[in-house]
Amino acid sequence: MNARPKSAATRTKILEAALELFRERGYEAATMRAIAERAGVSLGNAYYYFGSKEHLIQGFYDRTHIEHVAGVGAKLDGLKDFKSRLLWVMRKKLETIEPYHRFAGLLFRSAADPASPLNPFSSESQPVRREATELFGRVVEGSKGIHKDLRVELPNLLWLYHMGIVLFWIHDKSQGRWRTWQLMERSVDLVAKLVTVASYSALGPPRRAALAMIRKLRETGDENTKPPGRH
Amino acid sequence: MNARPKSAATRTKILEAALELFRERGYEAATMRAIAERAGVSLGNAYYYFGSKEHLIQGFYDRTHIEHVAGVGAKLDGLKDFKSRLLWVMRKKLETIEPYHRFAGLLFRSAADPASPLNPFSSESQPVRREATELFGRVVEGSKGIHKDLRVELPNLLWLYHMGIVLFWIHDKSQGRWRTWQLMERSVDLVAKLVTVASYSALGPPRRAALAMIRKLRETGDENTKPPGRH
DNA sequence: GTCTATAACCGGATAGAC
DNA sequence: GTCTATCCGGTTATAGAC
Repeated sequence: MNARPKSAATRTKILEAALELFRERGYEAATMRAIAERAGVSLGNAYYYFGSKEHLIQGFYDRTHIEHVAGVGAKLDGLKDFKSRLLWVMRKKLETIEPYHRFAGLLFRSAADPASPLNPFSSESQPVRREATELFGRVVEGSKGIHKDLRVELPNLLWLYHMGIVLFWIHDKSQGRWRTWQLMERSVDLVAKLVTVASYSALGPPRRAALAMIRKLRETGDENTKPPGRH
Repeated sequence: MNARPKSAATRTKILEAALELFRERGYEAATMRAIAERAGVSLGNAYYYFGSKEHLIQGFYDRTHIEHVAGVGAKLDGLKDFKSRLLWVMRKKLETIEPYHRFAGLLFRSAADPASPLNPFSSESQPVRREATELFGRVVEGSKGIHKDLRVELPNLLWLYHMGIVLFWIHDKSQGRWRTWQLMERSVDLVAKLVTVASYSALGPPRRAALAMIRKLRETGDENTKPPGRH
């Protein structure tokens, strides 16, 4: 966050050490003391750069997202239909996170806690989520045959869908995570079919009703909202 | 877990004290030391009964589930169509958990952690989950017009659906949780319609395909399974 | 004002005596 | 089954160096 090169270098060193230790020992066993030691800084200094151990995880999110985008690369532009575009992005996602499976559960454990900065719905994680959603935006943009109204909300829905797959992956104990792969491929197929059906122009009213509900879903973050008054 | 009355009494005292303090101060602020003190036992003794602070939460799950079932009561038997049955059960759910909203986030935070005993997919929480699923089983049993194949898997799907609503509720900061109520009512409607459509006998093949995928989903708990060999 | 270090604090968890 | 004493690791307070 600081522009000075020295500061940035120290920050990187600490994050680097943390990710290494998470990989080697898992999240719990990687103590802040050990992380600081490996980074060659004092414990207090590590806390100067990262407000808490959980904040180190934000670094993990950022990093895997960058790797994911790099993995997706330019090939996405060559794919023209929705299904193969989504499939490609999801494949790359699973490949990117695979090395972290051992401790991913612990990393994601705060996802359900509204008070945690890691919660994907929290303001602190907004930047990563927005970028991740944009990737799904690219999937939609380059696809044909999707109804205009659907295009607005679809990236958010696909982000949510991908979180569901990741959640399954976290719990997946099968060899090489083959169950997750299977589920992903089948569900991508299903999603693509749903999108096709939902795009039929004859389905205007139910589509609008469903989209209205989905829009509501996204508004949860807004605080203290009052119910609509009676007329 | 112990049959002796003395043991059971101490156990209850500790759980009681814990739930009180959770309510008063929230999960984090209710220290094990304070819980032990209020229960009139030593810290070590509290740990004799509950392996960890998280294990106390299991007690919370159990308790709210019992309250939920009591709230649903006999009235469920009087309702005949699927939609009103599901609506009734979901309403009672939201009413039951409402008093715990303040600290519910912290209670549910471990839900995403495969290593946690609180994870609803873990073996330790199996009994509660099974009982909760059975409640949705009752919803399905008493309803007409649902295809036979669907009846097997539907209780599990409804349990999952209800977990989604609870997740939304956790993050809901609107007054009186009206957003959750609105979402619940609209989505119950949607679910009911989906079940109706999915029950059309003309839809045999796609229904079977979807159910096959869903069955796969449930098998994640099984450890170290190998991918199906090639033929 | 930016960075780094040392020394405590606090609370979850465990060991071992009774 | 119950206690006391202790450990361990996340976090904070604070002092001082650049």
